[in-house]
Amino acid sequence: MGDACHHHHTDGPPGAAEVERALAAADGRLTAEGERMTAARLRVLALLLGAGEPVKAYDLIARFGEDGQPAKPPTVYRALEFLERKGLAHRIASISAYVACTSGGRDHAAAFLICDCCGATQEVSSPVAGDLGLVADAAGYAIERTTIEAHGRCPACRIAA
Amino acid sequence: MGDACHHHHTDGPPGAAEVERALAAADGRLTAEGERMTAARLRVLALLLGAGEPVKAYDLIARFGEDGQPAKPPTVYRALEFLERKGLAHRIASISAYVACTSGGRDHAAAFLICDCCGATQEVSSPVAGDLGLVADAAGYAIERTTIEAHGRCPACRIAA
DNA sequence: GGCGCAGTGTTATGAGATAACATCACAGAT
DNA sequence: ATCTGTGATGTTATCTCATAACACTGCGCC
Repeated sequence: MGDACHHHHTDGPPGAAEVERALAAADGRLTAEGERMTAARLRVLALLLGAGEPVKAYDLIARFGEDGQPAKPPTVYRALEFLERKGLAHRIASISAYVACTSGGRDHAAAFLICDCCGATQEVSSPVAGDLGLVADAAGYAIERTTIEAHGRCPACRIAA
Repeated sequence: MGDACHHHHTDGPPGAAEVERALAAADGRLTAEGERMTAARLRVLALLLGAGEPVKAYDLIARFGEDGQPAKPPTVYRALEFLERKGLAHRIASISAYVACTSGGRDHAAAFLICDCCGATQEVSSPVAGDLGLVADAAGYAIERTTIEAHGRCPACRIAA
């Protein structure tokens, strides 16, 4: 992802140090909660954090081995399921891709602004879920999870192109 | 879809007469707009309308022929793309399924309440898109389309179960 | 009647995700 | 220390979802 346009973008992926910090934080928190932050889970989270934008599952599979060896699909899908369950990652259904959570972790409803031009994706704390909840209540539905994704162009891609 | 639970639901799929009326209306409108409402497109729309709930693409493919002959995938995917472009159908990304539009047609942003128990799906006029638009504006994003889907339990499935 | 375009038919393949089952690692009980 | 259950992983195979590519057709238009 992130190669559809060729103009300049300022904000690249996070540096290695940031990724390390986030990994350590996630590891610490989950271990404290009694969860097992295994090698595969850490590796997938590291790949997501390092990318800083949505990544396709099969890209994760391809990049999984430090040495270039791909993983088997279930290895990565299981890790993704775990990370999503723990609020550390999200699936973006409209593009079948996965992204590290940037809103602190924990289980939560999220919404995304996705640039169709460069792939940049911003997680916004779901202001929307509130409204949607009201509509759902009125219709008698009991909502358990939401998928809220807006596609368009990020500031950089609006100016360029 | 729609067979996960076994308790009673009152609202079944629309009757044949309703489907016929909706088909005729869609045909008339698109023809008036200079579009070609071909046999394949009508057939797919008829299947969606008849189901009254989200249908998987390969279910449409399987049911395509009146005589039980399946269609080739591109036939159905092309029809779906056209119907979606014209606002007559929507793709539900979170479950990879398609549903006839129940809000009058035309191009529009939609939101959905989806029952994970029985598959019932309700299209609600997007109240949410407004909010999301505000957030997007603040972030500098120019939004072109949205995916808003809420999963949970419909009134009937809340009571039963 | 020849051009161009939108739509279709057909074959093949690419991309996304999971089922099923064997094995392994570890915490807690005895 | 060892047994034992549970959660995690390895591995193979398969299933579902979607599209690329190319030939052909019908039709309006000049």
